[in-house]
Amino acid sequence: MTSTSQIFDRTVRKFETRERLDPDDRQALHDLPYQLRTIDPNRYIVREGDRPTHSTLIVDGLAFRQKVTVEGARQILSVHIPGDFVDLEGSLLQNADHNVQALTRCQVALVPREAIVELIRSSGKIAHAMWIDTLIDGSIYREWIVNVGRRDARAAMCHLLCEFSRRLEASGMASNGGYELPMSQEQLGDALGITPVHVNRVLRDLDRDGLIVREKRFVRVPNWEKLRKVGGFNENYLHLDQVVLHPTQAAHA
Amino acid sequence: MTSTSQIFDRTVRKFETRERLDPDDRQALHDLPYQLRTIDPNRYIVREGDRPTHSTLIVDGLAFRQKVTVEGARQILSVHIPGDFVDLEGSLLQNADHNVQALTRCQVALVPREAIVELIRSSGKIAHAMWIDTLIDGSIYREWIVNVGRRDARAAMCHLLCEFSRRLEASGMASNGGYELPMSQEQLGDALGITPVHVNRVLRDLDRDGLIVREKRFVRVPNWEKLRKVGGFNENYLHLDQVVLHPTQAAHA
DNA sequence: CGTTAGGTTGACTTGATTCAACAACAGTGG
DNA sequence: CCACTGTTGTTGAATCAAGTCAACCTAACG
Repeated sequence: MTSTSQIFDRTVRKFETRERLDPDDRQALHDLPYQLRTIDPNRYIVREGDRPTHSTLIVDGLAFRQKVTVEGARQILSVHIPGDFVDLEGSLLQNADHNVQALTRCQVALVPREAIVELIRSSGKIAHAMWIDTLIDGSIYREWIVNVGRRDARAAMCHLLCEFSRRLEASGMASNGGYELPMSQEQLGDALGITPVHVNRVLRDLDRDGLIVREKRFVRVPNWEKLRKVGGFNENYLHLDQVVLHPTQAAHA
Repeated sequence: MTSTSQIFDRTVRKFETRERLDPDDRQALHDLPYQLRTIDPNRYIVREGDRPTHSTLIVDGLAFRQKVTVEGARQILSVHIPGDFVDLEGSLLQNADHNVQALTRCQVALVPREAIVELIRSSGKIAHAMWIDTLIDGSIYREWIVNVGRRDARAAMCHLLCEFSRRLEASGMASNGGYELPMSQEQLGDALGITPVHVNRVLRDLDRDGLIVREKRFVRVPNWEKLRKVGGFNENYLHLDQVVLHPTQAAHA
């Protein structure tokens, strides 16, 4: 136990699955300066157009990315869990091109932009692990394009429920008995590109057909295989098992 | 003129706008080993599940990413232009999670995976430039989620036409008089998540309303501002002006 | 010069939206 | 303690955007 806090533990553990870090790298992560902040549900963490002065790490709670059309329709783009930096883009690109909001009450660590930039400059391995993170984010975006573009509401909902189940499970936030889905039906609609009224009907039908069991916002999946099939869900795109060899090792593999 | 070929010129130029490269970096890019290949329209460049042995650089022509649902519906995820590596993911993640096909006849350079991995390992600046590329790809994916999720077919089509116009223009493949859109109506439908029949009707209406003028697949935009407005298009997400300072400079900025 | 891929249009159907009403529930303040 | 208020969830009826099916047209090409 060499570090002073557990704020970055989840992030370090995640990065370890991407790239074997040196002790120096781990220490550099743990030594990042930060400021803790608690953010209420729906409060903005990043706003479109911002030139952020810090990167935000989710320590506890969930957050989501969204974009609003000129007509005022909101589209949710992704959901993020503890250990995720939600605006690395902000440290590397010029301006935020979308918004990030807290989904549940969040505890976040604000890390100054310069500290992130310096960390990336000084450690190729951490930069590499972060890069892989953005590649996986990209992969999830691609699957969401398919979900809103080519699946009907019923299949898309099943797919979304499968994705949440697997991701929350993988990070220890869900048992196979089910999980707490902390989204309103309006938010679910914004994630799927449909109206909240239709979300309601789709959930009702899934419940009626025995694909899910709802208790408030807690979702149980009695038959995973059935849900998986209706949603056309294949978890490859989540790259949950992602382990990359060191470049030098990979070159010899 | 120190290099032996112009294969990597576009890529070098693109990376220069992301990160000021050293002469060594430029040379390392130009010295990459490669094999040229010509690929006919619709032929696969990458297949889902592949563990690719090389990365593919588009030298000439256009390519697109796509994914097919279990029901057999195809969703196009992005379109790529000369200078783009279309499967860097393949060198960094375990398996390809989607397909890449040639849109037009393509000339591509196949670069061995180990050469890419070694390049990334040896040059932090090139890795950084590539990372920024994947961040921009992510930004474009996000906008596509909005496009298929929250815009009706008419607006989505205008938005897509605006995106192509700006990207092709930025890479010198379109004048402001218009551009060649080398996609069938079926492919346009697959990009927007609608049927080819509906694409046809939407294009007919846009033409009738004077938003576009079609001559075969050549598209002229008589009134850019009108098209931009109907599509709700804001080019920020393309990050066309992306210029990032060196980390050390950025830290002092 | 027949074959094929892509484009076009009409008639009909359907999945999802809209609008509107109401129920359940939590938080707030008198 | 209950009335008031706002948010979320629920349902029915009417409407609409997009899909389906099917016919036909055109241009490219071996």
